[in-house]
Amino acid sequence: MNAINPDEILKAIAHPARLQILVWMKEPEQHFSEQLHPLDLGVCASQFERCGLSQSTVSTHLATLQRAGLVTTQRVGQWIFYRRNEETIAAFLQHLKTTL
Amino acid sequence: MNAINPDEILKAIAHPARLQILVWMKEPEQHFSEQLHPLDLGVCASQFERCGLSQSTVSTHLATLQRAGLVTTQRVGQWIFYRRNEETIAAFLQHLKTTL
DNA sequence: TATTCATATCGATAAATCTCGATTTATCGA
DNA sequence: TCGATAAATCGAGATTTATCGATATGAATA
Repeated sequence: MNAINPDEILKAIAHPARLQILVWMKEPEQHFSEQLHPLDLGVCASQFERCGLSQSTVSTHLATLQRAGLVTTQRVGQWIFYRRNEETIAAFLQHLKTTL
Repeated sequence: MNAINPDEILKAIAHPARLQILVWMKEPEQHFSEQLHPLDLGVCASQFERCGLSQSTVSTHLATLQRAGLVTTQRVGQWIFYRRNEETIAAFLQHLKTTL
């Protein structure tokens, strides 16, 4: 269920920083090994500021990814951890492959 | 050769009208059977005005698709025919599948 | 050559997106 | 409860994108 919205997903990944974030999240241990929290929880929001944008801008981009259903979040204490939503991503890729 | 530019392609297909045009072009005989010219040539530019936008806007969108390498053009007399660039599209889908 | 037709380009406006710093909200620990 | 930290939201300015009508270009035809 929870049908994907291809148009919204396309707009979401059509921004270099947002696409970069998704790609980074594919291999957390590769790119976020310095994170103090266990990576099983996901990647802490602040980690993504390495893309060179401000905290507020990164937060906006993460919200866009979440609205498109590409990531899920989990609050743990004062931190919020992001993870890829592999189901949505796979469904989108499949849809694009058959549609485009 | 002629490497694809994933960022540019993503921006190109992240607009509903442009995506629609690409999808329409997948089955020309399905959507453009009323075209007077043989569909082997491609789809005549004016055909795409059915998306509800003006001639100049459609022309701009077609140029965007072309710049991204998603379509090729062929001038025949006063008409310009558009065709999908299947190589680029396939390469892009493959890239997205392995990257995203 | 003048006219018509198809398409591209230009110039302008409107709308959407991007980005930031400042502020707010939420949670933690002392 | 207070101060610190993390993240979201707000408000504003800047940039980009979308769109149109008008005009230019290029080719066909009378």
